[in-house]
Formats: sequence, C-alpha cells, structure tokens
Amino acid sequence: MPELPEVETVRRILDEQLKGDVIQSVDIRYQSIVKSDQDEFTTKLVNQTIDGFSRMGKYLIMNLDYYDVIIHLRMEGKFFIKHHEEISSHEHIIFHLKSGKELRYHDVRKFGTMHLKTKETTFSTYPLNALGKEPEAITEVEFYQKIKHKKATIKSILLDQHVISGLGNIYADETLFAAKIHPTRLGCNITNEESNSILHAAKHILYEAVLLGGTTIRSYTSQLGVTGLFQTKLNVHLKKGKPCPVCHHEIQKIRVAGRGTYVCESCQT
DNA sequence: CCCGTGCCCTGGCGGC
DNA sequence: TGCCGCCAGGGCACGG
Repeated sequence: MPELPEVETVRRILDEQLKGDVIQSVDIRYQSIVKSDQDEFTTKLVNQTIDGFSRMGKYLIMNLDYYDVIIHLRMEGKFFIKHHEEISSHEHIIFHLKSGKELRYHDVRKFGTMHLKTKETTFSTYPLNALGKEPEAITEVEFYQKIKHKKATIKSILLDQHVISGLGNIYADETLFAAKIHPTRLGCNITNEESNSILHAAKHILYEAVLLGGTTIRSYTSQLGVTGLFQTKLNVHLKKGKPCPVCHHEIQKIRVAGRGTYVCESCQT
C-alpha cells in the first residue's frame, strides 16, 4: 500500500511525465472515488494546464492553473500513463490530455479518493487542513509534545495522520523496530529520549525508502510507482515466524489498534 | 480523549 | 476442483 515513499515516487514520475500537459477531458467511470461535485470535476478541469505534482504526507496533489486535485491512493490506487489502449475494468478515472496521453487512475478496491479544490482552499479545508507534519518537518520537541499525554498505543499514534503524516502500517512497524519500542506502549509512557529515537528512526527509514523507490523506477511504461525494492529492507513487517535480524528471536504478529502488527518481543520493549 | 467496530471494496487464500 | 467465507487495510463515523 502506498505510504509516503511510494507516493513520493509516483509524484516524481508524474511530475516529470506530465508537467505542462493540458487536460482535454475527464472521464469518471466509477463515481464514489471523486468526493467533490462530479459535474464540476469533469467541467472545471478542462483546459487546465498541469503545473506539476506535489505531495503532503500520503496525499498526492495535481497542481493546475486554478485548481488542485487532492488524491489519496489508499491501499491499491495507482496511475498509468497510456495512449489509446483498451480500458481495464479497474481504471476508474481517466484524464485525457492534449498530448494524446491518458492519465488513468487504477484502483482494484476503489478505496482511493479525489477532491477538487480551488487553490485558495487547498490547505485550509478538508482533507489537508488537519494533516500533521511529516517526520522530516516536525521537531523533536513538537513530536514529544504531541505524544506525551496520549493514552493511545504508540503504534496507533504513528498511524494517526493528524499527529504525524506519511507513515502507514509497514513503516510504522519498521520504525518501532528500529527504535526498539514495543508497539503497545502508550504515548504517555514514552520518554523524551525514546520519542526522539522514534522520530529519528521514522525519518531515516522514510529517507532510505524514498531513495530506493527512486532507484527502482527504470521503465515508465509499466505501472507507475511500484518499487518492490523496499521489501528487501524490511526487518519485521510480514516476517512472522522468521528470525529477528538483530537477536534471532521469532518475529510475532499481534493485533494493535485493529491492525496486523509485527514485532520482535525480545528487542522491542 | 480514546477504543473498538463497521463501512467502503474485491482479490486471494484457507478450509472443507 | 470448486465454492464459501473471511481477511487485508486508510481513514472516518459512530457509540461506549
């Protein structure tokens, strides 16, 4: 599922491939992905030039002349750039561009979302208005202040995009493993030093993952943003029953905040 | 404030 | 082999 590094990889490719292109028309083939008025979505985007793509946390933003389209890929959303190939049943939104390219939003589970915003309201309205800072942008002090009074588990805090944005289930597990913190620890029981360590781990892991995503993309003709390479760096996530790379104890899968959570019960305390 | 649950959705998998 | 039922998960609404 796309978390910050995967979304960043998609952003870079789309930015490179589509900047300067102009939207000719938009087809909405499955409606509930578009959360704004459907008619406005298809009419207002016509003749808008793509200034580029930006990103906030896991949100991808298509920057146009007068509008921004705020996109969340959720679990399985991905983009393809095609020309006139047959349309797959999983391609739900199609942006026809004047260059002849078609930007196609593909989402098997149909969980992704798109919001149309006028530029003045992009950051002041839902969904971006309440988004927390990314690990790279938040300070140690800010982060500790945000978690120190919480009675929630640290895992659920890391997944809460209003606290800190960009981490999903995979990178949250990896972050806590790197920081040697057990996912069921409560925010209010995390020390200042541990808080710093979690933040440092999150930054480091996201940074490495973005680098790997960048190196993996060689062909722009296949589906965009699928790296596959970061999986080789995982220490605990999806490693149930495998030995911990540090202490060789068996990795456990537990349930925290309703999410499958991988942990080394020996290293993480 | 926080938690669990359900919802959205469908491919894939385990069980029989 | 085939079918059924359940799980996965990001984010939010809801009730406790």
